Formats: sequence, C-alpha cells, structure tokens
Amino acid sequence: MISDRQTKERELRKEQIIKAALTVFKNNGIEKATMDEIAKEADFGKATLYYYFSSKEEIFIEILDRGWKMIWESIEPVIHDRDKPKDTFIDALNIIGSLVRNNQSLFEFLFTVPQKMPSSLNEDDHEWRGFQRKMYGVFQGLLEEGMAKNEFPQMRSDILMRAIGGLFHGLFFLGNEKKPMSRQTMEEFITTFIGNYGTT
Amino acid sequence: MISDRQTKERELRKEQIIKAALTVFKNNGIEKATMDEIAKEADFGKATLYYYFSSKEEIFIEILDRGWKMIWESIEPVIHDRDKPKDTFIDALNIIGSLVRNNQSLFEFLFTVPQKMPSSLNEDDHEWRGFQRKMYGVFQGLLEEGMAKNEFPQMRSDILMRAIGGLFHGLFFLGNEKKPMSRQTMEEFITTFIGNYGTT
DNA sequence: TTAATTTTCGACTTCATATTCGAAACATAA
DNA sequence: TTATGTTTCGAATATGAAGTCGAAAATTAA
Repeated sequence: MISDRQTKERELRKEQIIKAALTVFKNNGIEKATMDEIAKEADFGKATLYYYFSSKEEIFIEILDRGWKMIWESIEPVIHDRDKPKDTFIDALNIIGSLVRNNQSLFEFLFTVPQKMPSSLNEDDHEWRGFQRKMYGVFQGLLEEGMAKNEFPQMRSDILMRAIGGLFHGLFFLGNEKKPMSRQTMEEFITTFIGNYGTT
Repeated sequence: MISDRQTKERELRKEQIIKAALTVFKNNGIEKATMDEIAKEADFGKATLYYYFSSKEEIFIEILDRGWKMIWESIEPVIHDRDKPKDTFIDALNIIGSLVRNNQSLFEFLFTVPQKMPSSLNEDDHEWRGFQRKMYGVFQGLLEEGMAKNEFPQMRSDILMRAIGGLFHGLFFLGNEKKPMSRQTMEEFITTFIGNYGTT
C-alpha cells in the first residue's frame, strides 16, 4: 500500500539524488561523478541510490529527459510565430540563454555530457532525443523560412545550424571563466553574427 | 649498441602505434580506445605498447605534441603580416582548415579529446599547451588589432575568440556527416560571419 | 655459431568503480 | 503490539581496463 504522500516523498528523494549528481558533476567534473560521490553528496548510502534508480545511467537519462523537456516547453510557446522567422529565432535563442544562465551546470550537463558518454545514452530511443530533435528541427525550419525572406544569409541551412550551434556553445561553455553570459552580451553577439542581413 | 637504422625503426613503430590509436579513436570513439584495442589495431601485443610508451597517456600526449606543433608551424609563417589583421586572421584560419580537411580524425582528437579527458593531459606543462597558448594569443592579438582598425566588430576580444572558436568547431566537428568542409564553404562562412565589417 | 642485446608477447596483477545482497531499521495498518 | 510492507545501508561481488612480469623469439656483433 503506497500512500500519496509516500509517492511524493519518493519523488522528492529522487530529486535530491539528481541534484546531488549535478552538484558532484559541477564540483568535481564528470569523471569523478561516481556513485560513491553522488551518494555522499545526497547523504544516502550507495545502495539506496539503486533503490531509486536502477543504474547510474538511469540517473543521467532522467536528468536529460527532464532538462530537454524543460527546454522544449520553454521555447514551444514562441516558436509558432512564423511571421518574422529571424525574430522568432532570436527569441528562442534568448529563452534558452536565460535557462542556461539560471542553471549553468545543468545545461553544461545537457549539452556536453552526451558527447562524452558514448554509452547507451546516445541511443535514439530516449525521450530527450525526441525533444532535442524537435528543437533542432524548429531552429532549422526558422532558418530556412528566414532565408526565404532574406533575413538570413543564403547558406545550406544544416551547416548554418552547426555554425550557430557551435557559436552558442562557445559563448556559454568555452573558456575558463564560467561566469554566465549576460543577456545583453549574448544578444550583441547573436545580432552581430546573424542579425545583419535583410529586414529589421 | 643501437644502430641508426634501429633508432629509425623504433620511430616507425611508435608512429604505427600512434596511427593505430587514432584509427581506434576514429572508429570506436575515445571510450573504446583501450590499450587492448590499440594493440590489436597496431598488430602488436599489448606489452609491446608499453615497450615504446610508458603509459596510455604518453601516447595521447605524443599525439597532442606533434599535432599542435604541426598547427603552429603551419600558421607561423603567415601571422607576422600585421598590416591587415583581418586578412591575416582569415588566412590562418584557412590554413588550419586545410590541415583539418586532410586529417579529420587527428584534429578531432586534438580539439576534443583534452576536454573529455581530465587526467593530467590538461596540466599546463605540456609542450602542446605552449603551442596552443601561442596560437590563441596570436588569434586574439589579431582580433584586437583588427578591431582597432575597425575590421572587426567592437567586442570583448576574449569572448569574440570563444565565439569564433565555437563556430569553427561547429563547422568542422558538429553534426552527423563527417565529410570534410570544403575550403570554399568555410571561407563563405568566415567571411559571412566575421568578414562584414570595415575595410575588406 | 654463439653470446649478448633488443623486441615481442599473453597471462597475471591491480585498481577503480558499478552493481548486488541480505540484514536491519523504520513506518503503517490491523 | 504485531505483522507486513518500505526504506536504508555497508560489505561483498563483478567487471573492465591499465599496467607488470618473466620468459621466449628475433636480431646483432663476435
């Protein structure tokens, strides 16, 4: 018999573990994010982690699923405005920028860990993959529509995507100082690099 | 007594091992780049690898040292022309682009592995670090001089560096198709993104 | 040809870390 | 209070990969 409250408490404990995992990741880097470390940080015994998650990977997957879902739900409301694709594009980028700013270590995890972990994390059939794909699709669509309207330079949209993706990544995650990039600075960059063509 | 020929043969075998390491890295990803795999690929016994290199890390360091040295020596001849910083900047980028195009997997290693491997690879006192630092210094210097001459947008040069670094990285190493980026496409991007200000 | 030197090797050891086990502590319902 | 279910845990096990060992094979010098 599992009461409502118990379910909630479990949820809370899972949350606690996830948070600890991210803390360890932030403080010690992904390589030191061992189950022992996470357990210590979460203030649980190691075996308890396995009571809540069936594996280390499942913890990571849960973080990815939640994170990408959050990203998707944050941009979803603005992306249907297809009137001025470039503005919409920049709006969406800005939204993601704010998210990153508010929780740098979560997003560093979302954006960089899958590369580093070639385990089954990257298999195509995870929920988060779907959100990621949808997001890329939307951005690329906006680029294409924007090009059609001459709001962007005429280039192969997939390559342009890569370039912008790299740019964004560089802005937020490269370099030593892990200070969050201010909205203003980011907008400056975005408009400088991709905002100098056509209308507006 | 070690003859000249013997020394050369040793060098050759080291080369062979390094090559195998890169092949394994390319085919199976960094995580599967185990000593066993590398040995199999190089067609040596595992212990033989340790006859030539004192550790796995030493193999990686040797790759990094050679690679960054190559990069440095390739751009060194052009970077002293401080007349038109932007042109010099783009020349240097193009040179690196050609190198990457000729040996994608080597440069993927050079540019992405250190991030993924937090071991002592990243300690400051490796030869390759010196070359890397010099290269960044040169690029950043060119950006600053270029800004002074209004050839680049006015921005914090360190952040602009990150952005361009990310952009370059995205162009060559993001996305699925690992086809090399053509020189033409790359130049288009570079000029589109950073070549639209001031003189020419 | 033989002795010394150099090179090669697979089996073994070591080590770090994920995962499991079984028992205890705790909570809940009767 | 007792029986049943839930949660916790540290100690043990399993696994995978780096690195070592001592002997054998190959090469060289005499």
